[in-house]
Amino acid sequence: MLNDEKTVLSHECEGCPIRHRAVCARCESDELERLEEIKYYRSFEAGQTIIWSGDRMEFVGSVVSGIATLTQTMEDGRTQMVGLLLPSDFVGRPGRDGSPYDVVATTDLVMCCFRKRPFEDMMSTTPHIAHRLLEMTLDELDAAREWMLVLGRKTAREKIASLLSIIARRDASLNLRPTQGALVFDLPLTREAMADYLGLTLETVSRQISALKRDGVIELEGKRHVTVPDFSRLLDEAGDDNDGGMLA
Amino acid sequence: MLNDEKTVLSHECEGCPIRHRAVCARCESDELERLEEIKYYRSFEAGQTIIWSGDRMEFVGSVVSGIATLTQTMEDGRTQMVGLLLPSDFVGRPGRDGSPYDVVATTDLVMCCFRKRPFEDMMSTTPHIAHRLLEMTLDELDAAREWMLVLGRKTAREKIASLLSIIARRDASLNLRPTQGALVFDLPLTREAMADYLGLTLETVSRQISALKRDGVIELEGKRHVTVPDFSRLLDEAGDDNDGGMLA
DNA sequence: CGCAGAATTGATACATCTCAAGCTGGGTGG
DNA sequence: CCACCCAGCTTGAGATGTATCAATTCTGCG
Repeated sequence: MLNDEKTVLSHECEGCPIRHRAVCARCESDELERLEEIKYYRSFEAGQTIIWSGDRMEFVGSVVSGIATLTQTMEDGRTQMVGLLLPSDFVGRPGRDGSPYDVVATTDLVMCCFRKRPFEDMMSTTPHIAHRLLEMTLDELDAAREWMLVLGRKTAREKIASLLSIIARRDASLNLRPTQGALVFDLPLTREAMADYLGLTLETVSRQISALKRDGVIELEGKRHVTVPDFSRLLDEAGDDNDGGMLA
Repeated sequence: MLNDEKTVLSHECEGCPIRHRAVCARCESDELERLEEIKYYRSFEAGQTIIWSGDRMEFVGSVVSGIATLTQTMEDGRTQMVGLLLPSDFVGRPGRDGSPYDVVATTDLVMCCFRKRPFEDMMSTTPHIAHRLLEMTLDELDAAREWMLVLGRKTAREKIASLLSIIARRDASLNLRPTQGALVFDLPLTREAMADYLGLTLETVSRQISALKRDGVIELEGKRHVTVPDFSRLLDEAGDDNDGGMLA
């Protein structure tokens, strides 16, 4: 599996854009120093597979910039996205060798990698890391369960609205813009990837996006640039409780 | 919220049926002693709600016997089950006050509860507990993602077969019977609960179970007692990779 | 015995899928 | 510079799986 990714020289953890959200968020400076010894950066190009399902993983790490997806595929080709990895999200599972999913970069992407074995050793001696990882895993579990409601019970239109509102919210939270009034963001996914996330076909995704545009819930400039004039309207369409929830 | 559950006197942890699988699995005997100081048992009757969505939780704990479900409900009544809790599974989220889901006992059930605050204190001082909880949470995350594939991409027939194979597997693993040849177990869920788990209607569940019976994939005695003459046939119907996987 | 909750079965409606045709925009090579 | 090409996307028409509505049939239990 020779990839053509470039290996980048180490940067300092101070000043890292995900310093306060990633698995290292709670670390003290001496702990950061130990982490810096076992970390390295790797870049991936859009479309490149970071880890193949079933493959042995020699590292774990955090997404620094860019977006990746976790997908599961059945023998006959049906695929389901089971996770969307944004900057600060953690990749890999300490204590297990293989990944059960494909991890694919959907945009150009930079990861902060830790060699697996040393990281596992650090986890058992550094409660700050283990604790933060537990917290992040619990959050992911909540998100996965939230998504089960979307997949199991929502209509195609509600599914699209749900996905848009999640992307809008995470984008706003990352860039520290308020989740209120008009929102603008770029879709990081193709129609097909959206379909794989939502358990739909790409045609249905396309039709529902057109319908939301026609109904004035969203505005499109090109295929990817989205404006949401009224976020609470979008939440309504998603069928979510809309008790004025701002970003988490 | 006065429930009519009975509070049962403390038992010893040694000899506990879930001793080796629950959150306390890795504890040494001195750690168990500390746990015994903050633990108590509670019984719930079939149908009783253990925790209401949004309610403050004053405890966390483990299912000792019986079965519970985690469900999410939309305003208009659509509901989706997002978790099935079997003996040894953990209930509650350290570090968060409210539950995002309803937790409901579907059979008579006994829980080993820990007062929340003391448990959280113990977690930060007892790496064995925190580590085991992380491990269990990662397993649940994998299970939730597996389920996303079922909800998003499988047909009704495949969904039923998937649910049956999961119940059969967990039942066999709990009772240490081999996952091979004929399997016999009782369905712990009503048709409606199965529908809520699978993102179907109860009528569709009923029809597909009848179809599987007609095709000889399963045999039924009454509504709940299931015999699976050939487990690998069932896995086939579920659309899973059937590379001879035994129980985990 | 007869009732009530759970399950089955039937007929029809409808949301989404499937198959197919055409559109769009950005990159490339003649 | 234009024509072409191609991946990504849109739109249409018809097929199909599951939901919906409605009527029975089970099953356990007071």
